[in-house]
Amino acid sequence: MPSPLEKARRDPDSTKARILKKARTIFGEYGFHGATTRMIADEAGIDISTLYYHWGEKGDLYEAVVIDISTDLQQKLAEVESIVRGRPLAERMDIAIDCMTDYLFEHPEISNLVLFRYFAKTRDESLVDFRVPEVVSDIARSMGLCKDKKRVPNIVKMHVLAMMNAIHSFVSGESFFRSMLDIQRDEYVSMVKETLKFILLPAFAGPASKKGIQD
Amino acid sequence: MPSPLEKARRDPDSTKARILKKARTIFGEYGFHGATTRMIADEAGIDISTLYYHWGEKGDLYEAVVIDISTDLQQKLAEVESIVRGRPLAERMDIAIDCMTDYLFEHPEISNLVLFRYFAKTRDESLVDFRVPEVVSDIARSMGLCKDKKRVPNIVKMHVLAMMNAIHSFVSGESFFRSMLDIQRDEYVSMVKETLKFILLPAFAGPASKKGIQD
DNA sequence: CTATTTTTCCATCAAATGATGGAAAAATAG
DNA sequence: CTATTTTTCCATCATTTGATGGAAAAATAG
Repeated sequence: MPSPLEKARRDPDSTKARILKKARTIFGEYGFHGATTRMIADEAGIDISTLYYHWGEKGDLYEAVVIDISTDLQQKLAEVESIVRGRPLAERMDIAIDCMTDYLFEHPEISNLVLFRYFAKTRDESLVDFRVPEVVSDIARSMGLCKDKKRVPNIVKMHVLAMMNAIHSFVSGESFFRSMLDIQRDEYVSMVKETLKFILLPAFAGPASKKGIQD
Repeated sequence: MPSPLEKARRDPDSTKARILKKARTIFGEYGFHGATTRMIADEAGIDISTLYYHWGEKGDLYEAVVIDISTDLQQKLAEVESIVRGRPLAERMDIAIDCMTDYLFEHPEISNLVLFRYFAKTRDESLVDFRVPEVVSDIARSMGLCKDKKRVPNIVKMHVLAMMNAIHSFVSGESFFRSMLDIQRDEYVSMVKETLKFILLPAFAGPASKKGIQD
C-alpha cells in the first residue's frame, strides 16, 4: 500500500498534497518548532484536525516534507546531470550553477529546509535520513570530480558541500541579503549566479585546477 | 545607566552573564522557537523566574544574545585585521581564514545564530539590526577588495557574503557533515580550512584575479 | 546589628499548541 | 436510491511554555 507521501505526490491536487505543499513553505520559513500545525492548516484552508487525519502527528508531517524535498532535489540533480553529461568541466559547472540556482530560487523552501536540517537541533530528535551522502556523491560524479561514485574521497565531498552550501545560503538568505544590497529579485538572482561562478569556476575549472578526474 | 547586556559583559562571572552564555548556546542550537526559557534556566542552574528577573521577556534575552555575538564578531574581525594589515592579499586571506575558522569553531553558536538570523523567520518579528552591513564593509576593506569602506560595490558585498557563508556553513554543519565524512573534529577543522582556501584563494588571490583593489 | 535593597525561588496563571473523539458532510460502492 | 466508506469540521482536552506575584533568602548600606 502506498504511503501518505506517495499518495500526495501521485495526486498533486488532493487535499493531502495541498497540505504537504503548505507544510513545505511553513516549515521552511519557520523551522520545525517555529511552525505550528495551525499555521499550516490555515494556509491550506482546512481545519487542523483534517491535517492530523491526513498526516498524523506533526513530526510525521515534517518527515514527509523532508523526504519530499529530498526526492525533488535528487530528481532535479539527475535532470541537470543528463544535460551537462559529456561537456567539458567548465561548461558543466556553468550550466549546473545556472540550472540549480534557478530551480532553488523557484523553490526556496528546499534550501531553507536543507539548511535547517544541517544546522538546527530538534527537541525530539527523530532524524530522517535525508540522503545527503548520496546527493553529494551524485554531484561529485556528475561534475566529474571523481571516477567512482562509490569511493568519493572526503576532500571531494567537502568541495561538493562547499558548492551546495554556497547556493543554499544565497537562496535562503535572499530577503536578508537583498535588503542589504537594496536590489530587485531578478537582479539578485543574476548577481548570485555571477558570484557563484566567480568563486567556484577558478577553483574547479580554472587554469590552475586539475580540470578533471581525481581519486 | 548600563544596559543588562553591558552589565553582563562587564562582569562575566555574574548570574546575568552565565544566563546570557547559556542562552547563546541554546538559542544557537535550537533557534528562537526551539529554545525555551526553561531549557536556558536549567542549563544555567537557576530558576526560570530568575532568568526573567535579569533579562525580561524571552525576546529581550534573544535580542541581547544577538547583539552580544555581533559585538564579539566585530571585535574578532578588528583583531584579525590588525594582524593581516599590510600583507599581500593571498597572505591576508590565508591568515584570515585560519583565524576566523579557529575562532568560530571555538564559538560555534556565533555561526549558528548568524545563520538563524539570515534564514529563519520569527513568529513575532522584532528585527534586531545585527550590523551585518558594517561587518561586510569592514571585511571588504580589510581584505583590500575595495578602496573606500563607505562605497562598497554590491558585487564586492556579494563576494564577502560568499566567504562568510562558506565558513559559517561548515562550522554550523559540523555534526551533520562530520558524521557523513566519519572523521574526528580536528581533522574536520583542518579539512574545512583546506577546502575554504581551495575555493576562495583562486578566486580572490589566484593568478587570474585582479589581485587588488577594485571599485 | 538593623534596615534596606537586591536576588532567588516556589507556586501559579494564561495563552499557545499538539492532539483526539465524534458528529456531520461528502464521496463512493452496490 | 441506499449502504458504506472516506473526508471534514466543531468542540474539547492535556501539555507545554511564556510570564508574574510574592515570600524567603542573600547581599549591601548605615
